[in-house]
Amino acid sequence: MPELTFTLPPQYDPHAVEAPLYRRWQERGLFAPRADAEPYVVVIPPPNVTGVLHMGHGLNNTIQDVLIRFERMRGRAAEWLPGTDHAGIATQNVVERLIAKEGKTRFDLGREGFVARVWEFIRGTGPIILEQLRQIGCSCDWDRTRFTFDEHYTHAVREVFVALWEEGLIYRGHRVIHWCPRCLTALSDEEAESRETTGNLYHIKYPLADGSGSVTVATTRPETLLGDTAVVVHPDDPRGRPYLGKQVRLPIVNIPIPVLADESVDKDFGTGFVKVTPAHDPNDFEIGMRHKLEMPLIMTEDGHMGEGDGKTEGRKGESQRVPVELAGLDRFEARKKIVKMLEAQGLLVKVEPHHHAIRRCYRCDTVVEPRLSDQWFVKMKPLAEPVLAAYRRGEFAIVPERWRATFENWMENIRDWNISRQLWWGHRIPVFTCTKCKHRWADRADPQACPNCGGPLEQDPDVLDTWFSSWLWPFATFGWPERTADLARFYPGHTLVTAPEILFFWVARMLMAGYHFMGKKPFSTVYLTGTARDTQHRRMSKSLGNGIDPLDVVKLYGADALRWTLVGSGSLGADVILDPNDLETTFAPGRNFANKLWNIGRFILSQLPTQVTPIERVGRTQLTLADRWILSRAQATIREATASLEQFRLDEAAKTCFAFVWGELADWYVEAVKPRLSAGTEPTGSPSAAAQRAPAAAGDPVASRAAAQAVLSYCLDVALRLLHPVVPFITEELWQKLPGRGADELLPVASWPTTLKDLVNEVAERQFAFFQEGITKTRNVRSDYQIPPRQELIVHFLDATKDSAAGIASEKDTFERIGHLKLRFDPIGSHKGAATILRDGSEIFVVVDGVIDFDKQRNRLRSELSRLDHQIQKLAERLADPKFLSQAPAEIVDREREKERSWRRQHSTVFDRLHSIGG
RNA sequence: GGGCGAAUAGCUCAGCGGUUCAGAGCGCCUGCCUUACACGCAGGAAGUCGGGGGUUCGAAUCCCUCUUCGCCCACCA
Repeated sequence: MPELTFTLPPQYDPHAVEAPLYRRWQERGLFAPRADAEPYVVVIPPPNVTGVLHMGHGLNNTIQDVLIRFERMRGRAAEWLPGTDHAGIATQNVVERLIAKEGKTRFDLGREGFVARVWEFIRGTGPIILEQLRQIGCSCDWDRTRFTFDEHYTHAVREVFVALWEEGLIYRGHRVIHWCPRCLTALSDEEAESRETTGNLYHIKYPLADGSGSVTVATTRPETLLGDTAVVVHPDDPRGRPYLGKQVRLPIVNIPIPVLADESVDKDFGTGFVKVTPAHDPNDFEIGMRHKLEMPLIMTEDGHMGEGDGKTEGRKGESQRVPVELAGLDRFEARKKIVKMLEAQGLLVKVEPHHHAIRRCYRCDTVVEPRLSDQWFVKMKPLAEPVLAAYRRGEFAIVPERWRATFENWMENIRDWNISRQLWWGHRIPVFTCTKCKHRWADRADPQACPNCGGPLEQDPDVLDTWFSSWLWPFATFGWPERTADLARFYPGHTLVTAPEILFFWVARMLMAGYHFMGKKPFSTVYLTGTARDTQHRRMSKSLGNGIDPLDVVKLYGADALRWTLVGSGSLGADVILDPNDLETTFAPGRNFANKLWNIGRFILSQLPTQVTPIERVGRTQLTLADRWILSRAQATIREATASLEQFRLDEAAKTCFAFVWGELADWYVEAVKPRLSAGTEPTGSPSAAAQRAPAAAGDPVASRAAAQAVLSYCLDVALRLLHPVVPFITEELWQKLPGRGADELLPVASWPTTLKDLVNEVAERQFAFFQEGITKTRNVRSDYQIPPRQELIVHFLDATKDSAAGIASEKDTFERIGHLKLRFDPIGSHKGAATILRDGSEIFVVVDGVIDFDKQRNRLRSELSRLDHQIQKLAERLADPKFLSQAPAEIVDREREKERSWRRQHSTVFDRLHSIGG
């Protein structure tokens, strides 16, 4: 017997397969880019070093892997660069919590000790998330793994800082910034997330200093009144006139402050009078600047009432504004207490509920405190403009395209970027100040003394925003600022796949850095994924406890099932809804498909000899209708799946392959081919039923069997290649077992299938469709009349069309086998009725009417005719219009004429068809 | 306050340049352990494509409007 000797279990077990296969791929170095081809480059959005894999990672890394595997199989030098981000605040928070358990703070350890502790910690956790990526099958180029705090990377960050400094794009800004009182650091605008909340609007009376009355101000943050240095009113507001130039007495603090006119006031909001707290509100800060007001801080850095001088250089010694009974109180406690005090003094006019946005720290969710402070900023406009222009020229694309407006709007209104963080974990800002002559500069190396006066130096204590390193990811990872071979080869890259929430944090800035420092775009397409959500459409998050651990899914159903679900569950950029309470329902489709693939593979492999004729060498005359059909379908599948992947329609590609494998190959072709497979195994002349039945249409049973085997083998091979990017493990496991597979052939580097034009066969597809419809209708009858499965039917076909007759006749054997029926062609009966049944004793007689729904067909043709009529008429009018003929370019006129001719041809074809079926 | 997206079968979603369009998977109902698969096979029920207008010979598909969800941006205290 030529059959392969191995046996496979009837259920696919991913666990036995995945890890060894992955190891084999990696040991063979398949994930490194090949040397001799055009590169295709994807850089991973580096996850936090302390992170563990969540569904968001699962989704975007699966997408990246599908793309990279697809291009790798197409022969590109596929470079998927992996790595991690040092994640300044996030990591510092994690380690601070860790040492808090030992009863210590970072100040106990000291700066150096703390940083050493963080390094120690991430040496343990850093590799975890990358290891998890391997478990879901990611084919990253692990030899080029990078970390945003690598020595070399740090060098790049410093170079960028100094370069921007030298270009005058970095400056020290004294202004109100977002301050996180828990993380004790400044935040960028993007890091302070605004969220809608219902708070209160407090109306508070400020008595006039001369005792002649009062003005009422409205505020959402009464505690800040301690820092008020003025009350302002719009100059045109008549309510303000009597008070302008007067002084009011600030409640509680009991000091006089002026009432001033300022145009920034909205007359229609609140009372028209606005309290001004320049040190704790960005808007008030602007007012303060205009009127040269004092700007006292009335909160400590950790959000308690008190005179914090914070980072305000040279602005110490403001007057005492925080009374003893409030000093040291948490800001929200202080708010309550101040409200009570005001109430007691009869100064609280009213409190009304108020919707507004408050900002919270994106890392710890603490309400951010606006705070006057000195920070380093990057001037963004000069960086943003070239990117915006390039985007409008179409140099790179963002998909889905609907992000255009959001992106452009942000880029147009870009604000300067606060890059300094009062943290210890991060790239230290390379700015040095001479304590003697106050000379301040940025330096590529660590200087020992002031170059001007030789005096002692102080380095800026702050570190850089973590995004100030990750924005260099597409080139710093390849060796920039050195001109390395990698950099020359892998920059610019191609596709960047990431979540939309970091479009501004990361993507926009990478584009800016890329254009600014490399002079070229970092990638040609930004693919923005959807968000993983639960069934209530809430974002999956640790705090909500509604997440799904991708590795749980891998354990339960395998990596392929996970990937299949993530890829297949939504179109480009759509959110992915998953049910954390029902993993079975959520991931069963993937598992089921893997199992189906396993079993179809199992069957086909069991039918194949050790050597199979390549499909190109099978004589075309040996092919039956079913063969010609499935081969043609395979070509369509190759074409469509390839096109879908090229357009980033991964779900579409997966569904196309699914329909081919399950709906066509398994459901129809394998069933159709079974008689031929068993027929060839019987010695010639055997009295067995199979042997008697087989030869009728197919000729030589041995040749027919060989042809079927060649087709099966080809189709399985194609399907496995096409599916490999989405479900890499099971496809490799099966592909390895195909006859003729060389010992060192592996699927990740196998070639992507290309269509074989001579196998495209529309006639076969049409004929087989009739065959399918005939079977289906017969099954309908059987089911409707509850005819037992094994009872044979005699089916009489009306010879309605040539195609149906030819199709069905040529697959008579198959038809009879699948349907448990006998087939006869009888030119009897009318065309009416889809199926008629006649009972005749034990024998059942079915008439299937030529497999065409004539009414539906006629309606379709009629509507097509009327559409064509309409279009032809319109076009004819146009072509008769002298204005059109004289003004339109000649080629357009020609094209329209050709169009008209083609429509007229179509019209007569349709008309004939309608006529032929009696319309 | 601006901008964007979604609303199609019980659930999760395709279809949205007007021929091929009312679909898939899951769930449900009825038969089947048919020698690859019960994680399966065959058959079936189920949707006035969110409401209302409009354009058209013809609209899930284009336009307007309303409703409901969701997201992003914004210094209205």
